[in-house]
Amino acid sequence: MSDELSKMFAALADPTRRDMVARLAVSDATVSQLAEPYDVSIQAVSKHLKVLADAGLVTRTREAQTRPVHLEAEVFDLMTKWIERYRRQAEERYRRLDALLAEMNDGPAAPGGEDESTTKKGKAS
Amino acid sequence: MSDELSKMFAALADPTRRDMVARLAVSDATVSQLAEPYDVSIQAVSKHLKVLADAGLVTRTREAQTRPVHLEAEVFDLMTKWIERYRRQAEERYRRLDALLAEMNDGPAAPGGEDESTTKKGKAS
DNA sequence: ATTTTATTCAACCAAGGGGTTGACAATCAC
DNA sequence: GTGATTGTCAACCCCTTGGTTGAATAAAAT
Repeated sequence: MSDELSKMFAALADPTRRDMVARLAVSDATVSQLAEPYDVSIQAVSKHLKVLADAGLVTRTREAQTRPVHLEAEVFDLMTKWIERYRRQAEERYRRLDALLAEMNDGPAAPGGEDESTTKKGKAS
Repeated sequence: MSDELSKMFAALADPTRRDMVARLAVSDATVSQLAEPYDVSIQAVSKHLKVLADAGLVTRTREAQTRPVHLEAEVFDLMTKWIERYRRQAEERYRRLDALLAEMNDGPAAPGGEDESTTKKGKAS
């Protein structure tokens, strides 16, 4: 599970951690500030923050005896880029299939040498 | 972990499942076709597909004795929307902090009652 | 120097995840 | 029907995870 993307997705798979991210988007916060709304120990919250930090989603600095947590908004792009890439790819494929079907309905003539992968199964990568 | 978003993120936290999604973006595929590149049993792949299906990321239909798997590209939006919302929110906050700092540099006049949380520290990457 | 505050570390536990193998179900091909 | 193909279900293992409590660290306050 060592790769960055896996760690990021895993980090956001937990509702408590997602809520923390949502709150950190508003402002930085210390561990105890973050822990306050949840009905778990401070240690549990600290663990959650470690997960987020290991995923690169937040950074923690020292300031007096408190540890302000900061959301690293930029790195979220890694996830959206990954998702968007394949979503778009799938939709493009769907769009072409649609066009092919429309063409078959309009004029069922000899369909030239269309993209074969859309007409049958097509091997995966 | 029952909510949709948690299931989706958890589903994509596994590299094998992400690879499956990547391949399904190219074309639908049966379970054994999907299993072929991986060095695990068909049952393990079937489990992975169940996770993806439970998350709503793929659908499975019956066709003869085979089970074609189809990527549901649209639902990916749920994740990107969530991510983008908080990323933008955090960046907006950062942008305003920047403006405030610039203003303080330009004219260190009476700083009114600004948002206290933004005056504390503020640190970039 | 001692105590208080804020946080992490360590050890533990119950639950869940990903892998396995073996048995079952459903459909096609004889 | 019988047999082969394709996939799921069930039981089990081991490892990770989210939670706990208790001890340790670090800086502030006294």
